[in-house]
Amino acid sequence: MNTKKRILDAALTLFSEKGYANVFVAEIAEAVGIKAPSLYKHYKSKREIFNAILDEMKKSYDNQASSLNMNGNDSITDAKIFSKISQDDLVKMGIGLFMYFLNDDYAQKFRKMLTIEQFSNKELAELFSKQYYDAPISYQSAMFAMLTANCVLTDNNPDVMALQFYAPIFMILTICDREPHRETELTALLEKHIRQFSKIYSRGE
Amino acid sequence: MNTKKRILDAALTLFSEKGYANVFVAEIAEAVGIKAPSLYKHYKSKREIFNAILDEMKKSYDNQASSLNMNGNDSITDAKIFSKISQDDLVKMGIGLFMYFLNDDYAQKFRKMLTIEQFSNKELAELFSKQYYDAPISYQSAMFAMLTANCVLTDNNPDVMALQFYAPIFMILTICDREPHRETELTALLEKHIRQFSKIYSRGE
DNA sequence: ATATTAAGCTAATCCGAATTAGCCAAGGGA
DNA sequence: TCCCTTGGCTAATTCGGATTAGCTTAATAT
Repeated sequence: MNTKKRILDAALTLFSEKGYANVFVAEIAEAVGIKAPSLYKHYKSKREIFNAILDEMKKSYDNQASSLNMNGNDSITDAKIFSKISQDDLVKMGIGLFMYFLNDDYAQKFRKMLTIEQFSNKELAELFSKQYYDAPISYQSAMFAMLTANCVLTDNNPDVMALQFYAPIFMILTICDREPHRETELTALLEKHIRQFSKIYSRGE
Repeated sequence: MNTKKRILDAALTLFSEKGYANVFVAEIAEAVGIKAPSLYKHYKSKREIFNAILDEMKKSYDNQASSLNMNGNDSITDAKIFSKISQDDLVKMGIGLFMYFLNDDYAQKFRKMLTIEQFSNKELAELFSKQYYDAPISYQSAMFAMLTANCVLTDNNPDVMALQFYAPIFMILTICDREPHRETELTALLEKHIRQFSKIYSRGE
């Protein structure tokens, strides 16, 4: 019944592993447990499956964006929660962000598929940059600006701080996507990064 | 005469734009100025062209690695050159590193092709990580360790410093690959990053 | 000078993978 | 009960793109 949905899931999994062009319609069908021609009862073409995944992706974008807020609070306009952020809070937030993105099945597959397909058209390129650069940076920049205003951090350009905080996290994430066996090693490095970042930028009392 | 080489160049260009699977042998041939069947006088198959590119890549790896050293000196074991590095030197080095990687035709195409193909087999995954993570990090880590030993920088884990220095550079690089029109904006950000990095880690006199 | 090789071409061939045709069973509403 | 839709199947069909066959010319070497 939700075959239509199951097709999308199977296709996303395969596309994220091998890229659109290297996946056969028959493989998708097999993963779903049906034969290739039956797929066409649900989607007009292979391309339409891809587009449906993209649509889903764009819809879920807002979800993902808001889930960047690891505190369960809905908005960073509530400055109070940041006024006394500790180093451990920051570590928790960074690792949480990382672990969510790394292990969430959907998030991981989206990311890998976008990575593979990012050069194939402009829309995908923009989506990639927005999702994995602009959005997180803008969120974190706002956060650091607030922490700076509240005298938790020393006074520095918050965009740059966001970049320096986030880029290492994202880089480690992409290495784990590529070479999952390095996860342990890299998670340890990630924690060191966040602690050092926090130490460096904290205002001494 | 050097048709063989010209085929590799044309193929690399196309693979880096669209990925192996989306490039037709006929396109490669056309880019070279011959017909598809003539390609087979030079390479046994499309796959063999790809492999030849890879081989070249691996050979040129050492070149690229050593060109990371932007100073024209051959080795970082010569600690003296780093003993009195200034902020401007670091900016120059960072921007130089960035500009080289961004604008060098060969380097850019390799990077884009590897990005697209990184999940298609283990060898490519390893090559990617080595070339764009392990090698630069290890080089820069050594550099920062030296600067720390020479009391130019405050005492911190050099691996983490290298990560914090390099990850933003690489992230900006990949955005420029994807959306070249953002180059100006992002180069400015890059410079701010390096200056702030330098300021933060410098030992006050 | 002639034989041989290199490197190009056009015209097949081949093959694999997407898609279509057309049949069938199950369910559910008139 | 009977029709009609849904979603599956097998067996074509199609088609595009990689590869091969076989010819031709130009250079090179003996």
